[in-house]
Amino acid sequence: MKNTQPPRRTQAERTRASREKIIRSATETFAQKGFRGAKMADIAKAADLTEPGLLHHFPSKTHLLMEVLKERDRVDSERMQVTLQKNGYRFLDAQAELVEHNQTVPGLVQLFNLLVAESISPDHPAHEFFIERYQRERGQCIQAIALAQKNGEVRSDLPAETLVILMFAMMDGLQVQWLMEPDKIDMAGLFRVMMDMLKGKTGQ
Amino acid sequence: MKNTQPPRRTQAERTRASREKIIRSATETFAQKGFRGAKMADIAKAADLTEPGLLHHFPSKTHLLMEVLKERDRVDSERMQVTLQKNGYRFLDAQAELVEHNQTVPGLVQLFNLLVAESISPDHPAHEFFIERYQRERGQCIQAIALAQKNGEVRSDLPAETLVILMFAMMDGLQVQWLMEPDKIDMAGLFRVMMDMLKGKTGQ
DNA sequence: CATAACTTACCTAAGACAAGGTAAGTAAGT
DNA sequence: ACTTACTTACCTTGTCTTAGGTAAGTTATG
Repeated sequence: MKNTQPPRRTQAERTRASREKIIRSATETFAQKGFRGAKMADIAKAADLTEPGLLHHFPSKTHLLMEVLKERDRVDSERMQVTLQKNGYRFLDAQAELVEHNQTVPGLVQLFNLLVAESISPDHPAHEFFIERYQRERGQCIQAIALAQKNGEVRSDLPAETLVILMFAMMDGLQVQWLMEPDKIDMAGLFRVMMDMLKGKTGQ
Repeated sequence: MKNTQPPRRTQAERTRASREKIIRSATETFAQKGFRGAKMADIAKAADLTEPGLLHHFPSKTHLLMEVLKERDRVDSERMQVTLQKNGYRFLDAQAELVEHNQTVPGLVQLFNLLVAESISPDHPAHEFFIERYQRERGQCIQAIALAQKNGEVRSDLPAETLVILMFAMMDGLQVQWLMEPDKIDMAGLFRVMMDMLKGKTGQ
């Protein structure tokens, strides 16, 4: 009677599965409570582990947070590539679609929204991470928008840098109101209104 | 030799002075660390008190936070009245001046920015406070903007409600980037660009 | 290919130290 | 005499982390 073999897996498999499960529950918990509010015990329990079991895979809470963030950035940038292609490399349209997608993952939106706010303190573990992230993203988008301006897809009376800052600001700001009252705020629709303004349409 | 009389004050004065000092240091600490990250000990020390000394004036950390927020709202709404008047009740211009003023008080901007993000969690002590606050503010602004639309000061191709949401979103979103890199982001200038868009000027 | 030596993935127990809050008392003001 | 503004000492709880051990999986060797 050797019923003892349902999870007969190789070590590498177990490790990968565990780490994935931890990242998933850490993502959720950080999203709901932020870094400071999240407890290792909660994350561990959600991953069916004890606290030390969790710490075997990630040596500290800070390490865990950074892994969560890096993983998200990896996934998101892949998604962006695909979205860009799908929209014929029209940058503003791709961004609008990103916002639409964000509406399906409120947890992740909240994760970044809260962590960005927390991380403005210089002693926050993700402080550097987010500053670099904004700089990088803005840099890339400026290029894309300058190109779109040349093609006449985007209004040219304002510098690309300005447009990028405004676009990100609108994205972040709409997220706040949407997270507070998801049913009241049509985040993607409102973002498209802004994108239209940046394209040069006034309607007036 | 009765040198012992520098702080010879009446009880009412001492109480008021103490409470003010506490509110001030609590505001700073909450701004830097958020509600969960702020420690009563830090706040107490910054107010030259022991922890129980602080708790004599505010019975709990949560009470203290709520007092801080209410106090801020009181001061800010007074300021808004004055600003509105000064701008001949042109609503968008008054908002732009508010953003300009905000650039002189980064601590307070960070306070609200961080607490709003934290408070999206339903179990946060300020959860209701901020939801009500956004609803109230939006309600008031919709009226003001609808009026401005009738006067031709603001574009009329979009409903007032949309414009209000976009305006607040831009305000919140610019704050994030400005807090991260104050020297790089001209928050007030960029906000005026947005206000111009909402007035109907395209420049294109 | 079998078994010893090692590594990995955990667990229980407990340390270490915050952090919010209470109890009880003192000194000053009314 | 009574209230107010505190203080010191302390309690409780929570939270990240370490110590030390067990059992399963992996590699090296005879």
